[in-house]
Amino acid sequence: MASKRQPLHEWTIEPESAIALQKLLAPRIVCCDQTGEISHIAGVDIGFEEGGETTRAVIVVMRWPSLEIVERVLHRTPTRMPYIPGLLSFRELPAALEAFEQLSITPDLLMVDGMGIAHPRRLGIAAHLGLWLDIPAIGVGKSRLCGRNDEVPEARGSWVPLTHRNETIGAVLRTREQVKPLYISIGHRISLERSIHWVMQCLTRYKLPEPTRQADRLASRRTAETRCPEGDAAPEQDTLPF
DNA sequence: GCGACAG
DNA sequence: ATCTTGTCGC
Repeated sequence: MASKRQPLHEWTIEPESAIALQKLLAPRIVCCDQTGEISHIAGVDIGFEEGGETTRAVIVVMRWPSLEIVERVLHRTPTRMPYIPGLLSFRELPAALEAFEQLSITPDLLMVDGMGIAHPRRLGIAAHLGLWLDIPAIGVGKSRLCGRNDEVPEARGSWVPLTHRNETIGAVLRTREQVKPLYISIGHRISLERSIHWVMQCLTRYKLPEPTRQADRLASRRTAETRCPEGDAAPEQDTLPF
C-alpha cells in the first residue's frame, strides 16, 4: 500500500532502532571547519510544560558580532517520546525541526543545548541537528553524558579535554569563574578549537553563551518579568514578541 | 554484575 | 527537563 510518507522528523522510534540509526549517521559528521562568513548565529533549546506533556522548541537568531536578536521562534507541540539517556535527539529534534521551518533567516552557525559528538555513539542532539540541516553546529552542554576529564583551572576561558575510549570527544570549558564548567563538543562541520572559540566569543556576563542563554530563557518561560531588586543593570528587555 | 546517565 | 523557598553574595 503506497501511503503518503510523513515527514521524516515525525518519527517515533524504538530505542533499538534509534541506536542503530545513530551508528549509521555518526560517521557522516564532519569534524573540520566548513564555516564560511558568519553573520547569524542561532541558539537552540527545548523546554517543557504541563509536566512534560507539551514540548517548547525555541530558536533565537542573533546577528554577529553585535549579538542583537534578529529573529525568534517558539514552537509548541505535544511531546512524542520519553527522555532516555543517549536518545535525547529523538525526543527533542522533531520540535526543533518544526521550529526551524518557521525561521526566515538561515543561520550560519548553531549552538545547541546538549552534546555534539560527546556521546556514547558520537551523535548527540547538536550533531544530529547539524547533520540533518547540514549547518555548522556546536554542542553546549551543562553537564556530562559520558567521558572523563581532569579538573578545569579556575581562570575564565581555560579548558581541559573530555575523553572517552581513548578519543577526545569535547572540551570542559570554564566560561565563568566559580561556576560549573560547560561541556563543549563538535556538532557538525566545525573543529573543537573553533567551537571553543565561538562559545568564548558569544560570552557576556553569564555562564552560557548568548545564543543558548537567550533560547533557554524563552524555552523555560523565564522572560523579562524576572525582577532584580536594584543596583546593577536593569532587567533584560525583550524587543521582539513573546 | 554495578553504576552512570545530555535535557 | 520540571517542581520549588529561602539564602548567600556582588
